[in-house]
Amino acid sequence: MSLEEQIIDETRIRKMATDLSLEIGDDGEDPEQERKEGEEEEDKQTGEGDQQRNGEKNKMTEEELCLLKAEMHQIKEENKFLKKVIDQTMKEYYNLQAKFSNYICHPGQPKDQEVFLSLGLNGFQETKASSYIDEYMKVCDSDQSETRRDDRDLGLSLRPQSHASLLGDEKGKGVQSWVQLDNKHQTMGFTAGITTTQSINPTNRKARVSVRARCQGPTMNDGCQWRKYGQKVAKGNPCPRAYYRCTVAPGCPVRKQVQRCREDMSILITTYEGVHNHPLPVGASAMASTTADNTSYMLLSNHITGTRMKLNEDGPGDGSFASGKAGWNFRDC
DNA sequence: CGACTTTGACCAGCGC
DNA sequence: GCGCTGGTCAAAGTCG
Repeated sequence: MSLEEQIIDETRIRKMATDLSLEIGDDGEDPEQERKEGEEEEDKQTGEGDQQRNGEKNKMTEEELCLLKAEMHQIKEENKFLKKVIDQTMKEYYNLQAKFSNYICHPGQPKDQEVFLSLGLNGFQETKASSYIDEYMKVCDSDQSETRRDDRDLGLSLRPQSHASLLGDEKGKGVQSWVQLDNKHQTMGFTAGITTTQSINPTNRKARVSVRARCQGPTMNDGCQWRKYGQKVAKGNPCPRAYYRCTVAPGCPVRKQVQRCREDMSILITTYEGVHNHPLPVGASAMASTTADNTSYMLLSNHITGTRMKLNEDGPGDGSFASGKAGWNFRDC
C-alpha cells in the first residue's frame, strides 16, 4: 500500500470512527434520535424496548470502534515510518542532484548524451548516494552491465550513456537527453523519468516538459494555478486535448496541454511549455520548475517521485511520449 | 460579479 | 493554392 493510499485510508477510518462515535455518543446529538426520545417519554412502554435495542447496537459499534482505532494506530505508525523513509531519501536525493547537476552541465560533455538516473529505496536501507555517485563517475565509461549490477547492490544509479538515435533527432533541430527515475522497490511504486531536448538554435529555445501520470481526475494537481483556454480533439486520439495557461501571475507565459493516453485512459499526459515569470507556490511541481531550463532542480522536487516525464526544449513536440507505466505519488493527483 | 469553462471560429504551419 | 492539423481566441455560459 502506498503512502497516499494509507493516508486516504486513515482519513476514511477517522471518518468512520467519527460516525460511530456519533452513533454511540450523546443521544441529543442526533435529531432523529431526539425525536424518538420525545416519543419515548410520551409512551414509556415502547421506550423501554427502544433502549434495549440501542444497547445491543452500542455494544457492536464499540467493538467496531476499538478495531478501527487499532487499525488507525497501526496505519499511523506505518505513516510515520514511511515519512522517515521519504525524508531520508530526499536528503540523499539532494546530494545526488548536486552532483548530477555538475555532471550534466559539464562543458566537456557532448550535448547528445543520454543520461539515466535511477532512484531506488532499496528496502528502506540507508544508501550512500554521494559516495556511490563519486564511485560511479569513475566507471561511467565502462561496461553498462556493471552499472546495472551496482543498481542492484545500492539501489541508486546515475547511468550516463551515449545517445543519438533512441529519442531521435534526425533533422538536427535539437538534442534530447533522457533521465529516468526508476524505483526498484515495487511496494512504493515510484517511477519517474525525464527526457530533455535542447535546441541547437539558442534563439529558438522553448522549454517543453511532458509528464505521464496515472491520474483519475481531469488534470493532476501540480501546485500551480491554471486556466483552461481551449480544447481540441487531436488526430489519432479520441480523447480531447485541453489547453491550460498559468494564472499564478499575470502574464506568465507557461502553458500546459493535458491529454489522456490512447492506450491507457488512466494515464494522463501533461505537457508543460514555457518559463514561469514568478516564484512557484509552495508545493508547485517539479515539472513547472523544469520548464525554467533547470533539469537538476526538477530532479530535486519532492513530487517527482511518482512520475515518468519527458522534457523537451523546443523538441519535435509530436506527441510521442516515452512509454512505460507511470504513477503519481502526489497527495491529490 | 468575477473567475473559470465550453466551444465554435480563426489562424499559422506543413505537406501535397 | 488547397486541405489538414494543431494551437489560440473570444463570446457565451456556468459556478461560487
